[in-house]
Amino acid sequence: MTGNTPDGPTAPSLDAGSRRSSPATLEDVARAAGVSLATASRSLNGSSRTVNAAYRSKVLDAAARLNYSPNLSAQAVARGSTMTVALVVADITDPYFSSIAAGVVAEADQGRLIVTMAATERDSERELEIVRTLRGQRPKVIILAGSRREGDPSEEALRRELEDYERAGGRVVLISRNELGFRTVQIDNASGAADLATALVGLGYRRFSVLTGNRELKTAADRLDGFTSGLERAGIRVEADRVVQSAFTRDGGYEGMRSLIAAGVQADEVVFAVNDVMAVGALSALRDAGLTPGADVAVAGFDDIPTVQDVWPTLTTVNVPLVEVGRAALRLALEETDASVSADSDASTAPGSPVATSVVVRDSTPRRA
Amino acid sequence: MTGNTPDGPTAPSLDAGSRRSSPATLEDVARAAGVSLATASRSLNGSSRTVNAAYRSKVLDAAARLNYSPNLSAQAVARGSTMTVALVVADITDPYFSSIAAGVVAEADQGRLIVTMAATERDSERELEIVRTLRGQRPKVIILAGSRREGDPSEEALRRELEDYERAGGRVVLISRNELGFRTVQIDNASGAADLATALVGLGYRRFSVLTGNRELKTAADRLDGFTSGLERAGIRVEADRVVQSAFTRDGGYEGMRSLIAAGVQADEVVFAVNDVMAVGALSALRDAGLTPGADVAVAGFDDIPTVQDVWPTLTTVNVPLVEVGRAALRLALEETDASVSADSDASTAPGSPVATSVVVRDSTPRRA
DNA sequence: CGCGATCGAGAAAGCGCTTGCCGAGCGTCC
DNA sequence: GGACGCTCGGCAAGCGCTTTCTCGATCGCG
Repeated sequence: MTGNTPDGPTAPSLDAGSRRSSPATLEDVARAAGVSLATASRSLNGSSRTVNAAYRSKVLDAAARLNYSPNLSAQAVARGSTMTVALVVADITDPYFSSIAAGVVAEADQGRLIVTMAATERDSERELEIVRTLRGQRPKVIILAGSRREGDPSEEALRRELEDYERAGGRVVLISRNELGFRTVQIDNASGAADLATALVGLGYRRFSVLTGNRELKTAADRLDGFTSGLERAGIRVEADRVVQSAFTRDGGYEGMRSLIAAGVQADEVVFAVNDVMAVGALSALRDAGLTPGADVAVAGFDDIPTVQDVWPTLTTVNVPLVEVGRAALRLALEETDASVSADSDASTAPGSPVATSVVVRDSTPRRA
Repeated sequence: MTGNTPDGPTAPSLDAGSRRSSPATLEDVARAAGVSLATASRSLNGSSRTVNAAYRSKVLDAAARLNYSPNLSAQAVARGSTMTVALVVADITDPYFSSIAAGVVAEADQGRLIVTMAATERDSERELEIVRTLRGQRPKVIILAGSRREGDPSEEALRRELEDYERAGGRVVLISRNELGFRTVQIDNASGAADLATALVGLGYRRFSVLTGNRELKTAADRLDGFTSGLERAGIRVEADRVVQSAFTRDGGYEGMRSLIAAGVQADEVVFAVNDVMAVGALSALRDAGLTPGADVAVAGFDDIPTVQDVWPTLTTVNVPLVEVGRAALRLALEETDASVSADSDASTAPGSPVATSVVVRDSTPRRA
């Protein structure tokens, strides 16, 4: 760049004049404080060794005066590890994921961690590619929030990639379902759905349809299975042609509901959509077909995303504490890395036990007379 | 030339055996390919200089074999600049922000950029603090998506911080409103609101109330001003006591609507909430009060977030292409940095002109007889 | 009062990568 | 056929930081 610059006596950088700009470096601080680089570094971060109070405050003063802020990349290189948490979601605009993201971000900045986001757009090839490029970041943690599909050909490659990553010292955390053999914030999809089934039977419903977003999606499958087995306990079976597959999205719910309507719906029936965004789409499909959700056909969802309290009728669903799930994911990742805070982990976030879900009955499933 | 293998005899890294873990470095690749570090670096990234095809492919092979992935932190240190885009939002769960975030993320990974997220929780102190800690990341771009308040005491500090950042080579982009003198993806809040007012008058409404989330919020103020001046063009004034302030959130909308109801609402009235989440809250407040939105009181919002198509009645609002706004923000930031792609920027994202908004009339504002 | 133990500042060696510069090899031009 | 470029590897000097190690100074203790 500027050549050799013996720097001391000549100080060539000053004559350049007014436009100097780059942020202060640790060396600037050390020089300004009249101490060595090592002492400056230790005063500002170095935990393992103490620094004489007088020196320390000289350094702190100088740092404040120069508005010094350590270059995180350089720290990462020197330390061999970053403060980055990588969050991989399917779709940021989906409230399910944005709630989780909010939790991760909230937890992260209590630990001075940086969170980076990437979106798979529900494409497992893209997910794999994202995880691959993530390696370059050398994140401390990778959190995978989306569910994977049954029999996905790239799953094995993903697992290997993640195993390599953990072998290099990283931590992987999965959300919802342990599909790959890593730490997981489990959401009890099956028993949540079973509880919902029980509650609906209790409300007097006897006919059931299911909007299952892509049955191959393991989360969707768990919810469907839980739901049907909950019904079985009451001696009720869901007819195969009343289980319709569609995309795991709002539009998927809309389309699925349309085909259900086309096949004929009954007034004593409840349609269970395996997630809330689909349920919300289903409500709209009903209305667009001239039906009144709740009265003509009951609807229930899963997740309890914020918006379901503002649709009409308000949606019966299974609450999942999504923001808390996001926080728990990060805590779980850091658990043994930090070697602290391990004692006070409350039951709801304990490594093994799944996050508790609870049925919330609202207006979309009125009690049958 | 492959015969000599100068490193053969010593090769100390191999005997370590099974537990080796850290990712391959460029040096590993260079050694495996039998070339120098420089050549390896240039083959894998170095743009300015060409590398003999034979060498190049040896390097590429070795890199693939070792599953090499360049350490981004080290690159950042060596190059003096990162590939990071920092996005600062008020609240990730708010669809307004998550839509913008989705746009930023989508645009980012077309440019191999990494996006990091932080949430201010609508607290300007926190915002300032976030921007300060962001400096450590040395991001290439900082995108500020939230609006600021009139007369905020920390605004000046924020501006200085951002100016320092730009002086150091960064790029700041604001969204919605140029409150601080940086590049901005402007959203035409005032004229969008004015158009909405005109449309509502056209539908036969003559009485208006406004739910303004914290009047000090400049975006809220612009929308209010635009709305009232649109009405003035039709010779209509909004009575001062029909403008209620509350939080810029769903709950704020709910509370605001409650107080409007308490003061008495009329059937020929439309309540304009300055954003959609507030409007959605208002709808719920109406229903909880036993009123039927649309029929008893009309409601309109602003932003056209996805959910407003699924509430009932569907919400009349002003469309803002939020995802596109996010993309445009990043493009705008990179514009002169990249020194390319500058020609084909379509009109909607041209630096100066605000993003186009358009009124969308739905069921929440039926035509008055 | 002397000697080992302790403390803590500073020099310096990295961390993984980029890039300015040198110089070997080769083509080209008159 | 000789001088003059060019092209392109490789050396080595960084980038901003951490951390080991060295070593002088200080302290405690008998």
